[in-house]
Amino acid sequence: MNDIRQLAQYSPSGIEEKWYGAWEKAGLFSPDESLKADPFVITLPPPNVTGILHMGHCLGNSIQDTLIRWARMKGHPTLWVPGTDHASIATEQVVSRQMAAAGTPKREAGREVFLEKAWEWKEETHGRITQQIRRLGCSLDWSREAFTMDEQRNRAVVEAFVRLKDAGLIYRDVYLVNWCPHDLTAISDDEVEHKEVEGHLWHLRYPLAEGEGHVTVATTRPETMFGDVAVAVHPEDPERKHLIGQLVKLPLTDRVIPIIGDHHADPEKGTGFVKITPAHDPNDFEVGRRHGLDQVICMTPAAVMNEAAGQFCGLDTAACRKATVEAMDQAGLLAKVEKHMHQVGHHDRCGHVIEPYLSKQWFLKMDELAAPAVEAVNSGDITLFPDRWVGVYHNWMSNIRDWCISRQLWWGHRIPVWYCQDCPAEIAAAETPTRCPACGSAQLVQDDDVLDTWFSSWLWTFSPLGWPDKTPDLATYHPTTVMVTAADIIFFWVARMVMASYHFLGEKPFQEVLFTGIVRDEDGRKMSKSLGNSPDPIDLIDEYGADALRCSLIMLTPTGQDIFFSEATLEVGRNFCNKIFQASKLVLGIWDEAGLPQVVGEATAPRTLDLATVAGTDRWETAPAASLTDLWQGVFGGKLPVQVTDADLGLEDRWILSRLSQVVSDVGQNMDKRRLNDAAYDVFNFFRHEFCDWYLEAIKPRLRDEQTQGVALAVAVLNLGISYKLLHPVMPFITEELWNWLPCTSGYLMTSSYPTSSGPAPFTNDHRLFEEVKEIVGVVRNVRNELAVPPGKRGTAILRVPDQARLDQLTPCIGLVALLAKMEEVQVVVGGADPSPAGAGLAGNIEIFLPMKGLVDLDKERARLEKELGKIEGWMKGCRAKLGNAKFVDNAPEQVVQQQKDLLAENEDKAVKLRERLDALQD
RNA sequence: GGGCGAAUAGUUCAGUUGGCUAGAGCGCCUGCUUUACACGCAGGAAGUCGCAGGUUCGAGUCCUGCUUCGCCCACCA
Repeated sequence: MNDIRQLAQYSPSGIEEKWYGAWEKAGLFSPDESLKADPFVITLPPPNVTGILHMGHCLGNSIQDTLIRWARMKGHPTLWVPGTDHASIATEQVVSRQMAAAGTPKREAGREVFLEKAWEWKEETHGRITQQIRRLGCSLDWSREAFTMDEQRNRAVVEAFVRLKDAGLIYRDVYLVNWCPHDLTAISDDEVEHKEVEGHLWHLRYPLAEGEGHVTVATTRPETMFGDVAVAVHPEDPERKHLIGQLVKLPLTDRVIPIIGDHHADPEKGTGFVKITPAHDPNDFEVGRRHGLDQVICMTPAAVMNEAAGQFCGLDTAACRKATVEAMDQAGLLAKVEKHMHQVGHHDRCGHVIEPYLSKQWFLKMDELAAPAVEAVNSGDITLFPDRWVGVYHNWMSNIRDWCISRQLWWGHRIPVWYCQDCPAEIAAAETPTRCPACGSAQLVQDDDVLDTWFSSWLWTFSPLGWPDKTPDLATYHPTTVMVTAADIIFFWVARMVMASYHFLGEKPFQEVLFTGIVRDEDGRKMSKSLGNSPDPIDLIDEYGADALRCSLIMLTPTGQDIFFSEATLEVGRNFCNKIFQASKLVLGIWDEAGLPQVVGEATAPRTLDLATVAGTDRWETAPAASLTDLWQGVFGGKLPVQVTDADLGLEDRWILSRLSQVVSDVGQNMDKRRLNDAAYDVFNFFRHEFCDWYLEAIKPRLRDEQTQGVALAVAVLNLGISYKLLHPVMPFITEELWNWLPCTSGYLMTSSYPTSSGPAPFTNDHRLFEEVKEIVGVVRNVRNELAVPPGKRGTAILRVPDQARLDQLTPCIGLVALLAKMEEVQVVVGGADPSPAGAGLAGNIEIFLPMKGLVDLDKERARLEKELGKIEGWMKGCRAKLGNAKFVDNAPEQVVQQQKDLLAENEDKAVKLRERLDALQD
């Protein structure tokens, strides 16, 4: 038999691929449209097709798949749409570099050849990236996969552009844009990254045209002086305003420029005189417009000086800067040089310094689009988790500026505008026009530029569903449910998606946004492809398994907090996988040995599973066998294949069933609150520290006894089954595999019910009693360990209780205590003599003695008891002070006061007993 | 210049409406190869909750100020 149960340790190899293929083949990734509940929809933030997945993607994708699988099991028609992004600049850079390396730079090869290469590259990397996503286990509906530049998405982009153009929201203007001299394209404000750099502030003298004297301007970029068209002073500057209207000679040129008055000049800053360079500085651009000044461009798009720079023509900006300063110095016009720290914009893609550059670009008017987007978040129509991002969102929206959407690139959506060569007409059209509508000319030339990548991304909640066509998908699955993304693209993307959806569809794009943290390396740096500090997820999956990776990421990542990733954290997930496997192996092995059936009937389990409804809360107490039978049927569909009577359910059975019910309820609440880490921890702790550590240990003797094994097995299998269900969204592969091994299961776990609990947990009293057993066992173990009793030495434990009622209650538990504490015998007594010499401890009001003639080191025991007593007395002092404070007693809620009183009484009792023990040891 | 986040055990982090005798994973110490698991089990040590004030019967939690680290936004005189 090819049975993974024969493995010594869990190994995911083979299992993960097997199930992914099976799920996909069975069509489980597509929404089940027969379900009546509201659809649950996510569009995957499309990874850049040029990239590979990094840990940030793994986190985001794990969170999304967890939500998706959870919703699917809960019975929602569930759709997660995959896709990739063409990543205009990033791809263009990669392909250009490859072509240059191959000896045919892109500009030599031309647009057609370049695009051919780019598509080839895209096909290649696309396969790699989707493979990575599959390995992670993401249950995406691949039949609906989209690419931002595929035919349908291209239609969406063109349609969006044309509609906005027709609505007058898109305009073309000569404007000072952020220009990358390296990539030779305009970029948007959001793509500029400000970095603090140490530069210089050069004080330059510009001689007055008439008479003696000069004005001194300060600049960080002396090379731009060849674009100067004026010098500004503040109009009310008492020391300098008299110069307004005079002319100065622009050094190193033969030009003469005026001194003008403008508020932009700050008398307190620099020298009080500002050189005005409208073509190369955003502020100066505004000043220039106000004063109707010329715009003198002194450099080329590649940041090389042009004819305006006279003798320096042909130098790049850095060389020109040096030469200009030297020339000014020689001319005696360099007044001063200061070191100067300042913020300089860099291109976030290539790192080159951005030049403000005057060029003709397409812009999108934003303020009109922003209004409904602001309102949606204000009104709570769209919620952001964590909500601190609301402020960031509004701040950006209220300072919004027009979006420069054209890029001087080739890889992207070509701007759907044609220029008539015979008249000034501009034609924006979804279909390539053949004739100019104004003059009838056939001489039409399409705009050379492409659109910003984000111009396709901002349509991403609806373009993958078929917009602009009125498709059934669009009608059924939009608005989407949740958008999961890192907060670093809140402006680039999230905010713009909200605008696009309201503008084009008149509805929100999603109900909520879940911002993930950023995954950082151990030095705190953001993991990214460019830094090369992210491990390849495939390597990690090969070594630890996708389940382990997902489990570790989800458990260790509180909503929206950045995480420091190190490989060691993956061991948590891997070890947990093994734990689940081992516990299952134990139970299933005994099930087999017992000869119990693997399959019972053909019954199919119901699609929903509410523990409180199926088994009842009160009925558990009065008719536990019936409840257990019904719960089995609710989980597995078929009939419980073991005989069970009410009396067969032991204390540990009732306790674990109570805990199970509580955990189901806790997990549900945490999932609802999007606290995925807490939800995962709930199941983790339950499974490892309650089910394995206590329940399985407690039932081991029953499992080996043919008379009693049936019910213990049934309860254990139920716990396994429900645990797999709770764990499946986080760890899909191992749970599906083990579900398949479980007796009596049919169908896929992935599309089985998700347990909920609409009522309180049953067995309140049994739960309390078992917790007491745990405490007693803990005390015995502690005493044994601290007194270094050899493990082989079993002996007797005496539990001294205050009255007959407690004796009656605890007597049935002595077997459990003996088993779990590894004692030979456990006795319960009321009063009676001190069994000294003995090690002793307290569990509530129960005194616990381990009589050990000659074995106990009296000094050690005394020290131990004194330490314990000291702790209790210290606490009681504080507690008495609190209760002695009238204000506390008067003001605090009665419940809190009572709780303090109870605790004090309990501890006082403990202290008395500890002192008695100490006295007894004096002899 | 404006804003946000973080600061809790050696370390990475939980701690949700103030009620805490502050928890977990990893690491550390002790013991255990107990026929599911050493990727394990049992036990243990370990914290002035960044600092200073304040509100409150009560503060890790709320308020004010400060320090350190990180991030975002902002027109490069």
